[in-house]
Amino acid sequence: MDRYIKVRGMHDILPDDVLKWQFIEKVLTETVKHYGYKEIRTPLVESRSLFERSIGSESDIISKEIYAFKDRKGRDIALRPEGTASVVRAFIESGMCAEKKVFRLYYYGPMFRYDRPQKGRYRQFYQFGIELFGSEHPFFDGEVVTMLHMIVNKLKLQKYYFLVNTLGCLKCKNRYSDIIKEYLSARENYLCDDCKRRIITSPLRILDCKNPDCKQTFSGAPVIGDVLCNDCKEHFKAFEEYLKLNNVPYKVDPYLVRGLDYYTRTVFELYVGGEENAIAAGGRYDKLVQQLGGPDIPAVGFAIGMERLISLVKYSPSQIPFFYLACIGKEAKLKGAIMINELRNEDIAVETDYEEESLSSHLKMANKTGANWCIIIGEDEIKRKEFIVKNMLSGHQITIPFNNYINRIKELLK
RNA sequence: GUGGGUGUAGCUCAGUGGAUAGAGCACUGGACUGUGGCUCCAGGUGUCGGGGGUUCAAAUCCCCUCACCCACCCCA
Repeated sequence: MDRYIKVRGMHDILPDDVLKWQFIEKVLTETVKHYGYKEIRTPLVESRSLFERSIGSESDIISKEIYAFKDRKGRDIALRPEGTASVVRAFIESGMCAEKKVFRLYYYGPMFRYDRPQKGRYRQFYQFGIELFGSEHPFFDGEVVTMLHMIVNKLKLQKYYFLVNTLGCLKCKNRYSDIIKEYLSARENYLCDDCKRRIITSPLRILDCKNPDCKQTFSGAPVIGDVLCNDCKEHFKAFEEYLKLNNVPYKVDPYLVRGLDYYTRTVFELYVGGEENAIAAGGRYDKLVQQLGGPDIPAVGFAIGMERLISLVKYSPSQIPFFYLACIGKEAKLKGAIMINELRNEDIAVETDYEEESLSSHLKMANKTGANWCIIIGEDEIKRKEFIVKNMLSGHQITIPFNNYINRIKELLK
């Protein structure tokens, strides 16, 4: 019989690791709740076209990495490769978008991309993200980055910084895109094959290319800052001001563009500990709600890659103190069957093993499970109407009478 | 999609053509039938990833294949 192994790109989170995940999840959710964010839960499955329209059909995420298939009725559906599209869809569909106010939403869950797995990258991976709808004020851009900054501080991460840039509003972005297209068309022969194709499909992405020849080629090209309208310039300036006021460490990278088509104006990425990969990234998407059939509502958000974040966080798990119940003999086992549930009913953690027969093997088991105390009940104890509690660390033992024993046990926990 | 590395016991890994394939940890039993950890003794640890080939002889060399890891692309 062949053993089953996990499907490529999938991973288990085993019990010891779950404690770390839960710790980080708690830091994340509690932080964003203090900023006024409320959780939204959307399906893992959406219409394929939702992602095509939001992220962009030409993007790598859609063209190469989407988990898409037809269901039994022939509908084109896809596993979500990111969270924003679904949240925007729900924001519109639920009617939340009708109310004129700022909405702050957060989400958490698995995303799917058909990538080649490697360090910090999985086909099913977890993202924690936030979206803020209803204002294009640049201080909101600053606020979400500052919140991210607070999160990395709370998790005690070292050596981190933000890369920020602006792509301009839709007009500026398109104008700049045309300028780049024109500039690079004349120099097409110096570009890599991918970038030659991108001249037509997504010229801005060429700025992000790591190929040295491409870098050299566009190094003389105009930067976005040169062609922005006044509003966009002011927007970015105010955003930077907000970051400075809150001591957020950042660098402007005029070549920072994002792999998703929907971004406008502010974009940013968070790098930690000299890692190559960003652990969080986001930006503003002022026209996405409208593009997906909703009203003209601006928004800004980010997503954190959980696996990448978790690999950088130091955490030493602490277990709640608990008892191991050792019952020897039939009488004792019956007494123990009552006591163990009386204790658990008082929220006192107790483990036992019904199979073990000798005191020696019970104590071995208590030791193995890491119990703080072992409660010992044998025939002698039944006769004397009292039982033994052994401290597993010191070896010290005390006896406690069966009547009103709960309070004595509780004293040990203090 | 491209390139590189690695697959041997439950886990971490030795073993580069030669005998019945090894170590540590873990596991099971015993020394120790009412006191765990420590020590000592004994014991399974096995399709050497799978298939084919070369050879008197293959974990070892060759080919194919699969899986995992790393890097590129891209992304979080």
